[in-house]
Amino acid sequence: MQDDYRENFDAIERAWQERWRCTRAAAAPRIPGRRKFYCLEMLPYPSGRLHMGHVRNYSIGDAVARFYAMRGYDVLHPMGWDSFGMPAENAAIKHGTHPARWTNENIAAMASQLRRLGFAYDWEREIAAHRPAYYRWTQWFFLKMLERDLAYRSRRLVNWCSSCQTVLANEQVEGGRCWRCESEVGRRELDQWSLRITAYAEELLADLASLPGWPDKVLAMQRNWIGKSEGAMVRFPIVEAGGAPGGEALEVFTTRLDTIYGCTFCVVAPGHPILARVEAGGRHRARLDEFLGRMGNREVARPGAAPEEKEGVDTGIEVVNPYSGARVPVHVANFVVMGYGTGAVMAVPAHDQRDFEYATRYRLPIRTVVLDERGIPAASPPSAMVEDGRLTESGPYTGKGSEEARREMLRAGEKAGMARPLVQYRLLDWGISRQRYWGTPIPVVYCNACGVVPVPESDLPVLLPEDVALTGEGGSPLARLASFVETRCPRCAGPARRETDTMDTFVDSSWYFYRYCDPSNEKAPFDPEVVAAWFPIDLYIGGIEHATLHLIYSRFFAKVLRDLGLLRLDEPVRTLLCQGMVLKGGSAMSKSRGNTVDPDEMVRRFGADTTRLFTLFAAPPEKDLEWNEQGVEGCFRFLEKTWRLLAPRFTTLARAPFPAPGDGGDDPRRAALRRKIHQTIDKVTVDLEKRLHLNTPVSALMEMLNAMQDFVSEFREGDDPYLKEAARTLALLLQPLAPHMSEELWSRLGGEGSAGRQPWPEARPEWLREDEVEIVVQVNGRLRGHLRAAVSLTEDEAIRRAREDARVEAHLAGRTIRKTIYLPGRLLNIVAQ
RNA sequence: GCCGGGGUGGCGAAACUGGUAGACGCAAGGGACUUAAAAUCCCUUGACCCUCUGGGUCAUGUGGGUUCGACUCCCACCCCCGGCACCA
Repeated sequence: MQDDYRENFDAIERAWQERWRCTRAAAAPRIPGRRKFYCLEMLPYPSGRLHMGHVRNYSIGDAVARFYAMRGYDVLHPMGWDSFGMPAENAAIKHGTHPARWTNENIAAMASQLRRLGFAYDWEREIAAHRPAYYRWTQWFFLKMLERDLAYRSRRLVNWCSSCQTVLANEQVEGGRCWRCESEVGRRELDQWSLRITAYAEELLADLASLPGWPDKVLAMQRNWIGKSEGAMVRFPIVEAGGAPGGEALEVFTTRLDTIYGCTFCVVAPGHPILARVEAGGRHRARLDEFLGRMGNREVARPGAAPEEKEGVDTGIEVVNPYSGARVPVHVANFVVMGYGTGAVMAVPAHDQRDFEYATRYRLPIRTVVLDERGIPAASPPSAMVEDGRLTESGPYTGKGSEEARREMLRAGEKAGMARPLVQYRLLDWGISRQRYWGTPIPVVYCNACGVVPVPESDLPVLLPEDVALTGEGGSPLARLASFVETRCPRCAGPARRETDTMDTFVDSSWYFYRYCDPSNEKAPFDPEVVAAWFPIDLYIGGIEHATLHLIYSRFFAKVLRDLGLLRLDEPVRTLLCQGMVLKGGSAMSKSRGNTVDPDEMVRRFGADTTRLFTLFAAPPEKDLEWNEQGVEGCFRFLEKTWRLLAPRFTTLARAPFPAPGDGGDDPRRAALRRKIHQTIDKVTVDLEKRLHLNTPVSALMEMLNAMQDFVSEFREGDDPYLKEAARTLALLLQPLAPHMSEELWSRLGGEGSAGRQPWPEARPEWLREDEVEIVVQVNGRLRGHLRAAVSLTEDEAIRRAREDARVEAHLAGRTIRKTIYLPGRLLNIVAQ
């Protein structure tokens, strides 16, 4: 049965996918002068199977890409693979396969799933991070950064995930846990490579203002993450054994220099170098050691740890407040972290909540130095007075406002050499060394004679060796491979050792979208001219989880590439769309929860069009989407109804002529149908182009189909051309949302070529305009009646007509009309009292 | 605590620059077709009330305000979700 969609959808979809595969154009270059649209979805990690989150992400992107193609844009819509990373290595350890094999098989499987969903990607531009032709350039960028001192090696305290056996960047620690495996993250001191993202901190922050197309949420998260604070670095000279201040000082960072006269002690983090001064065997030493011992491993900063009760001990060290001259004790306590500022703070209990709590607990003096605007000391347990105000008991600054005092105190402090202005960021440099195998090798060697030597560009790529033993025992697998490690120094030809750490995979994904523009360039990562023609990315779609990961790294890379002369813009992404999660039973789909829905099964039961349609229809893109199988059936029914209505008429409609543009106006049914067609075109176009709403276009098409059904239910001689016009329009409007149905309808209705290559239909103003409209009649703003009239109806005439309505008149009874508000063609409001 | 986003029927949602609140879909109820079921088609469906082929009142988290008119703008508050967090 040809008119049974249920029997036919699979064959229809497969046939079109086959045709798309054969007819796909060779990687199209930009045509100068034409408008371009770069539509990009975040590239997936090749885990082996698509999940519904992918399907949703790509359905949104594909709809937009197909729409812009029909609107006459040159569209770039590529796909690739973020194919380095730990899961491949873990799978290899577990199953005894090689990560490369596992990865390549997964890519093949997922690519075929993507094809079965009918996504229109330009596969000739496909890239994969693990292919040498790609990671060669990842290494090249690293060398360029090394040249510019944007990559450096240092011994630093790093986040260590013992389960993943590797270092994590700060961005990869979430609430003290590993972003991938959720195990608790420890700290280790290691030599590792970092990228100097902090060199761009100010610009990364400032340029957020130039991204109106980004969600406020992401802008806020990045602003937060960069965490700029302006303040002062102040030197507190250390009192030496003899009792006089010596040359050495404790440096503290403060944003509240105005409160410094209220500093009654200082606090350093456990692990602060000043603690070495506490004499062995002294009474302070014993208590200090007891305290540090109790802190256990946590003698160093733990980003993301939950606040706990303030606890600390007096170190016996004293420092001098350079402003007031007061001698204050130095404590070590658990609420100061080593990873921010200098790991030391001046404590002003009257005006800082943490200091207040600590001082209260240990009965340390609390000195009020800022009064509120009424001149009242406002610190009262359990809270410190943390607002700005007017200074008191602050020597020459008494009586000044906080703001002014900060300025003047800083100026004076600078002159005296005891303070200097400092802008502090929360953002830290990006540690990229990973002690794992399946990643881009870091292209440097260590020579006994020459030290750290970059691998010459001409020797790139440093190939990742294949014959490696993956045991999962820890330590970098490459380090155990002599044939890789042992090499010659490129500078002196003497014996040297290769770096055996690999790069964080976020390095790979920080520049991939440029490579799509010029995917097979062997001389450079890309031709700047070609990239300039396609950039910026017009729409970038992905999950919010990358707000302070990929999306901040990519912005950093863009700025570096710009400074290398490869890029002509400051920001790579114009509009960012963060799609919501796909939920089932109220929570995110996950294997561990057992609430996943398999895309393949959906495609088998309902087809790609239905699966895609549902992910677009069920919720606006940025909201979470609750998977609802009955909703899926609803979308299937829509396609089924479309098919049932048109399939029996394919031959007739294919042969029928189109109505002339002005025809049908004299027949209310035909006029209504044509009006609906053009209103639908208008609605779908505006929603796709201006609002990026994808649920309402689906509704609009459902409404249009309902109108077509009504039209057919009273079908008359000579109606064919009108139905044909509606059906052909429906076929085209469906292209972004349900492309297979779109193509099938188009060809069965006698359309030439592919529906996807047709120009997008245009709403004709003469059919959008309704000659006779319904005008709402209100009395005192409340709906009391309607009248059908021409748009040109005058206000007086409208009032006269409205008052013919008994209902309106009843509400006016006994009242005087004060005024009327008339919106021609819309509404009449009679205000009466 | 700070920052961001939200609170609309039984549910997912819609309402463009303030102008008919609830489009579209799901679910539910009733009916037609059928021996029956499925499928399909038609009707009803925010709540309450009345003198019930009609009409009224209330209703978009709560309380105020602006306006002829407020889901939409302003003020205050409550709740939910997300992010950050001893950041000095």
